[in-house]
Amino acid sequence: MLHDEVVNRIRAILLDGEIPPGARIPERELCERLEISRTPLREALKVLAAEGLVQLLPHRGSRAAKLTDKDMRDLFEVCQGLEALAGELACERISDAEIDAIAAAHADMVQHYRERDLIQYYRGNRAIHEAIVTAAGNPVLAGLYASVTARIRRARYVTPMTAQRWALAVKEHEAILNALQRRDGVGLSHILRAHLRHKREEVLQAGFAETEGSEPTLRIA
Amino acid sequence: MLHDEVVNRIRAILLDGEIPPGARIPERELCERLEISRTPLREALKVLAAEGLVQLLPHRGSRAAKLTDKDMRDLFEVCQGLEALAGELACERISDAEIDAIAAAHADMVQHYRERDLIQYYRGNRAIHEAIVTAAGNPVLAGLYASVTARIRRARYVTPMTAQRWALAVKEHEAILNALQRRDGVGLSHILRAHLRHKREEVLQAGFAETEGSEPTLRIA
DNA sequence: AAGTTCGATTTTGCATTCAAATTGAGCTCA
DNA sequence: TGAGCTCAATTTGAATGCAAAATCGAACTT
Repeated sequence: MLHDEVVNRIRAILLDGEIPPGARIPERELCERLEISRTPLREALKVLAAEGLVQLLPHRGSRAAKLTDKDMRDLFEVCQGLEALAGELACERISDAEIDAIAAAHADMVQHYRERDLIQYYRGNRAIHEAIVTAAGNPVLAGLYASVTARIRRARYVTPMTAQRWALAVKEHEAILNALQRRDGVGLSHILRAHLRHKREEVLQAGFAETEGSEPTLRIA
Repeated sequence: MLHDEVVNRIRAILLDGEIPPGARIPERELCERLEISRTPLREALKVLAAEGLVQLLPHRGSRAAKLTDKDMRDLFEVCQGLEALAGELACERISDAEIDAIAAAHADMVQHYRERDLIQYYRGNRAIHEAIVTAAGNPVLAGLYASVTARIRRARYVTPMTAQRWALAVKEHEAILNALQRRDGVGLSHILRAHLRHKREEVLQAGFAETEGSEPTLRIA
């Protein structure tokens, strides 16, 4: 198995919450499961620690990182900045075909909203945000975005929404699509910021921070 | 020696250009120099590869990463976004004492400008940009900023400037300080963006990308 | 003389091994 | 009873060993 693949498998295990935030990462067990020895496993853990997904405690092993309220706020704040930038750049560079694809994804997502299928809604939602970042045509930006969103994925895409908030989110997404179609970079960046600010408020209000004893049990499907 | 320390030492070696972009990283030699074995060295190299400073070639070892023109453009673009965000946040959160400290650093830098001491000027310049990011009070942002700026440090702080461009940069820095003192977040973010855009143009014009010349690219028949 | 092929050498990537640190069970003693 | 101590067992972090891959160079072919 390739190094990057090891990193990705462990990342997936952490993002799925299979090893919940704060839990010790059982080296031996993971080694057996991935059929590798401790050396490449530990290399992967150091990489994930640098990414912020794993916390290394000297001589005490590694744990799945826990996010405090402050961490969550900081991450959302940066995510806002990155998406706003991506939106602006995307408007300069996106092709008509890409816009059409996003419009289709949007229609799809709205359909899931009508059916009140939250899981599928979130899946489509995420695809749209990622498509915008991709359309920005900046791999460095895409990389940082991936790393930041990975850390807040569970909070962002698992938090349940009130009917009201959900309706607002859909409205915002219509504005997002509209701005993209008009290639209004400044407008898009503002909408994206507001959209994420609302999401952040939602998440923090839901008390999704991962520091207190009981853990949220919802999983990404 | 602690893991992070190993990473930092190697990072410093790369940033100093002691191992120039594109050059092979001699494992054995570095091991002897740092007085560690290959295991912790290789862990550090994987981390630096994830950061983008090192390029890993399967079964062919690691090289100091080279930046293409496109990489440089992308990195500056993201840096603009991060600094703009930092500027906005800093204006909301910065204390009077922090502003005073930056004002002092600014005066210092201007003095170096008057003396045409480019090295000291750049040192002060960097301190100011970093102080603004710190004042944003967002460690996640600070971390990403550090990682992005590390990769363009040599280009950003080594490129020689024409008298004209230097004068413009100083003018821009006056505007930066002014916006900070007025706590004009939006204004500051615009100035920072323009400032970095100019720097990027300068760097790209100077042909600072690290791809041409020394190293032939691999060709596969 | 240029290019190709084959084999020795070096280097890489991973498994294993080993010392040091931590944990935890059992014991002592107030 | 329970707080503190002791020492074995586990776990971590790093060095070493080993197989596979790549590189280098000499011999060979054309």
